[in-house]
Amino acid sequence: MSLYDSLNEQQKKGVFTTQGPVLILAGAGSGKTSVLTRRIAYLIDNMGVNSWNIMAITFTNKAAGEMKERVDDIVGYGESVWVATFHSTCVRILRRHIDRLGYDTNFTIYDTDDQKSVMKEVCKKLEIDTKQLKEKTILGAISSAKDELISPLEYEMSVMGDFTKRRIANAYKEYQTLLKKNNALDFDDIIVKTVELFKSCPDVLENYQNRFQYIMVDEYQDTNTAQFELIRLLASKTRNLCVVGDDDQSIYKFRGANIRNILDFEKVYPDATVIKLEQNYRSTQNVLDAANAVIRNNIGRKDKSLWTEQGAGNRLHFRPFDTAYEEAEYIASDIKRKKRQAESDYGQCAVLYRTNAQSRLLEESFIRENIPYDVVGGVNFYSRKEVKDVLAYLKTIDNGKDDLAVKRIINVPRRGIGAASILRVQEYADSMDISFYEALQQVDQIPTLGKGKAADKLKDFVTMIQMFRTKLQFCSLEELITDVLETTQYVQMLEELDREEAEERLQNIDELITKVVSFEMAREELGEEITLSAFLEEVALVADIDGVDKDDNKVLLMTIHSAKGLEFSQVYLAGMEDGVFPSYMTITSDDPMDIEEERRLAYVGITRAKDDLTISYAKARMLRGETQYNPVSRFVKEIPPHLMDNKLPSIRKWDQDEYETDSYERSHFKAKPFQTGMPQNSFGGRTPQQRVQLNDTVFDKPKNNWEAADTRRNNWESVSVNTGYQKTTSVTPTKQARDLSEIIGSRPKAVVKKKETPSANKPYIAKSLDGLSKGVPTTSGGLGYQAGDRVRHIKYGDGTVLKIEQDTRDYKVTVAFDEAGNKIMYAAFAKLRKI
DNA sequence: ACGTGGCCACTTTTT
DNA sequence: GTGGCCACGT
Repeated sequence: MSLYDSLNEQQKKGVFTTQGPVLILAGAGSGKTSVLTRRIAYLIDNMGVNSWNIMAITFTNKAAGEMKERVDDIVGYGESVWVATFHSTCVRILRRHIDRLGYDTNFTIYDTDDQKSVMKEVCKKLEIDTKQLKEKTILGAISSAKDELISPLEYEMSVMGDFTKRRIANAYKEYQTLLKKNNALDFDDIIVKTVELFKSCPDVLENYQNRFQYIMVDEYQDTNTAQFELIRLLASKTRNLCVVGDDDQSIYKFRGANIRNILDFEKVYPDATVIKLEQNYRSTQNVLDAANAVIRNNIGRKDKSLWTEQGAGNRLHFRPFDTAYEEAEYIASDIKRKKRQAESDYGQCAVLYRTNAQSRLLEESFIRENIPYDVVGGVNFYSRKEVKDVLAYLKTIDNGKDDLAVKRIINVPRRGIGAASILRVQEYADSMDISFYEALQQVDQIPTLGKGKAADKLKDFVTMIQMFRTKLQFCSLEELITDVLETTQYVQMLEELDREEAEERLQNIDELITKVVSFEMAREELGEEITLSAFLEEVALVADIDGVDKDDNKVLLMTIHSAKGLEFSQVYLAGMEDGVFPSYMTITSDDPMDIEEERRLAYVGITRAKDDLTISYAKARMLRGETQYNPVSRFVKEIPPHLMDNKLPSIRKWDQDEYETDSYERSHFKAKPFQTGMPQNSFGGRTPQQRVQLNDTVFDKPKNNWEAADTRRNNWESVSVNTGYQKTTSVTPTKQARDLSEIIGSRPKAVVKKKETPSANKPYIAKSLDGLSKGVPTTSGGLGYQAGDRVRHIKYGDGTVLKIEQDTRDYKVTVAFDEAGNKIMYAAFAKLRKI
């Protein structure tokens, strides 16, 4: 039996059509990775192609690694085939040739934080008021321009009259200048500069064209214009370009992905062979029917429909809840039930949601139920403060040209170098046209600094960095990091923080060291050189999903975006509410294409499920500190009711029954006034949050102790109301408010007349909305537990209360935890629950 | 030079 | 509910 017997006819066509342009439209779960890996095998084994001449491009390192492994399994040449992400491919090329563009080959890569810092400097220099035009906005515009391969010059030409765009054009130019000065590239530059290199150096391009004679691109629907151009250039000699993608799974428009790349592939390559893979090997027919029904509502897609030879399978499980809290509890308990009844193990379950913020409630439930889980994404590990600090030390040691890194750590931990000194050094560097670090090296030459204390401290810093550089010549990266932490007393600085925080940050540092060690080991195994630059580069290009290990047998929690390309036996789609998914942003957007992208995301989510799909919905949910009441997601309503298992209302009924509220706006205001949050005398001295009934709208001057603030945004999405205490509460104006204000022709100035004076001494027990904030504020009344009680902490687990003391502002509780040992904590923060 | 308190914005998704 | 930033005070 040959390698290819298990393939269906369409898949075989994909494998055997090796010459010329090929477009494979691969529906979700249609076995496209099998096709790609077998295609590589076929090229090598049957076509006599040298494995070295084959390139496969993916979007994540994880996908690249898996593909390599699978090729390796089949033909054993896995390592010699170039399988890599767009970004790592380009970085590898640039490391060899970017000097042709006037950069140094040991350039650094800037992440979004770094970009923001640079842009801040740019704005200062160009006197751009960042209140009017935010750094993020400018960076967004620049990023979009780069995705479209628009240079600063071209951008400037195209904007002519528009004042704001003109300023962006200037900022773009200045930003690039600054990056170059720092010998740095941002994410977009990695692609853009490679294209630039190929266009300006035909010899370099030809070199790579000769090398990559067969090119394959995975997840082609996610490519942007720059990436397409890159591929087009590389493939223009042999034209052996095979792209695989699914227009229905294009979910990265916000990142510049151009869906036209896949829709118009046949226009660019009229001789392209087009192959459709529609047979699905992943999911049950019920899941596929649901997915098909949803995606059918999009116009502007290539017509196709998934089918399977598997049976109908279980129906989808639709589970409505009153609150997000109950939703989370249900999901946790259901997973536990499946485990108990041996229906499925933890590792086969995944909970998917629209936004990272939704993971929190779920996590809390999982902790309560003792379910092992991993959250993918959220705040990237490498963007945590302490990790970035250590990396900045490494960057400074590796490449003194990275001003940003140097400035980040020059006074961390504190060594008495202040803003004034830094400014003087910078001025000198500017005047001499050298980097910040180079200026530091010649401190004695800086007239404004003289020979004072400041100069000595700067000198000490330089000596220390030089010492690390010397040391690096003969020690491992691990030793270097340890030495940096010790010499700088960084760890000591962290230990001075309060215990909980220190512990967490130290853990992150430990994890970083672990990553260094495993990097060194992996490199050693491959016989590759271990350099600091290589480590920093790898770190800059990791995605959250890259670190996920399927063998851990843990439930995975992640956004639907992160879940693309993955599959699970048991999938939970949580938070299926209009306003959450589709997000409020897309509902209110004037571009109808936005909702289509959101629908594709729903399609991706549904098609992750192999056996069971549970869709849940919460009537009330706390979002940004506000309770929102949302109707069921329109995408759920697009699923035919007969595919779902519970007593489902008919489609018609959706519009009137309890799952529906009359309109999105109205639904916000059914909340009665109530108070929640911490009592005033609790730690931190916060005032209670006021939730107000907005139906009593007034437009007069602010009344009583409600002081009105202006509307924050022109489109009146929210109005700030100062409660007369200190806390500003953000509320959303009623529909009436909008109408009325249109009539009187002004923006609502005050939308609240309700007067409620919270008495400072009166203890509040939160009237939490159906347990939305269960267990939050308990301090001043009674804690709900006393010395000797067994309590549960979200992080430390169970323990016994040893003593409770009245501190100046809060109760100080000492708990002996079974696992974590003794801890002293403030009651308001600890959120202990009696068990 | 450094710490603190108040004020604000943030939450859509990420290589 | 949180983190970043600025202004101010020591």
